[in-house]
Amino acid sequence: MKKKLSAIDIEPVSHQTMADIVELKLLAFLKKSAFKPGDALPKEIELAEALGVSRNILREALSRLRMLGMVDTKKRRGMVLSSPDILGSLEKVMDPLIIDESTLQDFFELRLTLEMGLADILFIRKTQTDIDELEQIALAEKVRDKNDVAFRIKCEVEFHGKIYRMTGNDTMQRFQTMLLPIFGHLVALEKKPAGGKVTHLDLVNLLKNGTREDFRKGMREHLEHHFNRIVK
Amino acid sequence: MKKKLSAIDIEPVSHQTMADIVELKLLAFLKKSAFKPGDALPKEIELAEALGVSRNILREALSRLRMLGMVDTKKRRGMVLSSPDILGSLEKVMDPLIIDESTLQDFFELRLTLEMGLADILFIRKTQTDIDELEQIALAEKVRDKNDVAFRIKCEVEFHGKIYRMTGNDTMQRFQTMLLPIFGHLVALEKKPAGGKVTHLDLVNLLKNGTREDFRKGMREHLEHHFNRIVK
DNA sequence: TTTGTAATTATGTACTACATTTGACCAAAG
DNA sequence: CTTTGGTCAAATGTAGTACATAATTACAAA
Repeated sequence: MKKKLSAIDIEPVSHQTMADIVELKLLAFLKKSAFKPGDALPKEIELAEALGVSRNILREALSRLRMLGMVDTKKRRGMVLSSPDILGSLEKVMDPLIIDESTLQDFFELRLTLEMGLADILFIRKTQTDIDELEQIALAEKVRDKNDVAFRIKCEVEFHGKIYRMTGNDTMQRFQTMLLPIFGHLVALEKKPAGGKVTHLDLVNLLKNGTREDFRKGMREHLEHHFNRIVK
Repeated sequence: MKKKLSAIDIEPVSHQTMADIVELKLLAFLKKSAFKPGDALPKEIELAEALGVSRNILREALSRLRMLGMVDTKKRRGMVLSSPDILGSLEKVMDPLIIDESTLQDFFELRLTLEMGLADILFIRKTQTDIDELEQIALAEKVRDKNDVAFRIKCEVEFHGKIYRMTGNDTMQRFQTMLLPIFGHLVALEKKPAGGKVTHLDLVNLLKNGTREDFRKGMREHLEHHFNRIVK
């Protein structure tokens, strides 16, 4: 019986634990009950009794929601609904080593897509100060050896990071920061530096003097070798 | 003392609970120990003892990791590291009602950015079948009353959803699905339909006969009224 | 009005006990 | 020798109790 029984196409029964169920019930309860951030929630014992589970189980579920930042518990005052830190949980699991290859590739493409779409917001929000700073970063790259891999990566991160910051969009920026390790992980597998024809300095000039579309085309060429990684 | 003491710019002490600490320690442990998905982890009692906390606390932390999909616990066999469902936790908290306005706006912009960046991958992966299907969706819009709001939204969702599917990128597609409620929430606040000059059908034609850049320009005009929402 | 103090109370943590599941081992049947 | 079946043991799942801790409230004192 060497062959794996991959032919058996039947999904296993769900092994939902009480904590899972309670978590879902709480989520549904919170969303349904039209609580606003700041509202006080029932206390643990009451919730546990209402749900018919032990306080332990309830606390496991609450612990999850607390991690998501959906609820905030304070001694004596009970729990309050709060605005979750959306990306917080994402950051925890964003480890290239434990994400499967397929998803890794997906995120790689996602970042490229973002990068190509940035031009619009960038041209709405760009300021002279930002452009000057970006230029400084681009200029700083030329002073050192091109073959210093660590330095090259550092420049890449700084430059593109600055671009994301220039959008004035905190969420986007955090998202990009999270994606960095993945990008690094995949790019590290490449043999050659293989920088595109359009350099960072070129991009700065396009940002200064060019149009939105000029900049975007430049970005596309800058990322050309990354796009070449994408298979049909 | 009516005035809020906003002048006191000192951050409150962190109220880390044991579960929080244990969670972080476990995350660090998992990432450091170079476990591969499928590897067996120490059992609860051992971990609890090693960490110097009760089994309760450990289980709260484990419960969180289980929710993130990082570990999978099986009776008798202990726990195994697994590939987390990255977007799973995001989906749980993606509720327009509990996300603060600022983040909501950020995600709105994020979606626009993605939409503008899609052209590249789209032109790499598009197939005739997909284009035909997209055209069907675009054509179906014309048969009904333009003033039927629900129908209009349904068309929007279907069309843009199809575009994301055409990228062949599951993660991107899920991401877009998550962003839908937010988009809907913000757009619902608008008074007028205010469709752009470029219709869905135009976009289909650009996808069929135009270049990557043609399509992108079309998309930009199609989204023009959304971009007008973005403030400097 | 502010400060100090005690009582109250809900959450935080620990521990025990038992149920449930399931892998491991072994025995019997083919 | 392989397969089937059953028992046992071990780890997780759940419940319950007890107490520590911290924060709100109330009240007294300066």
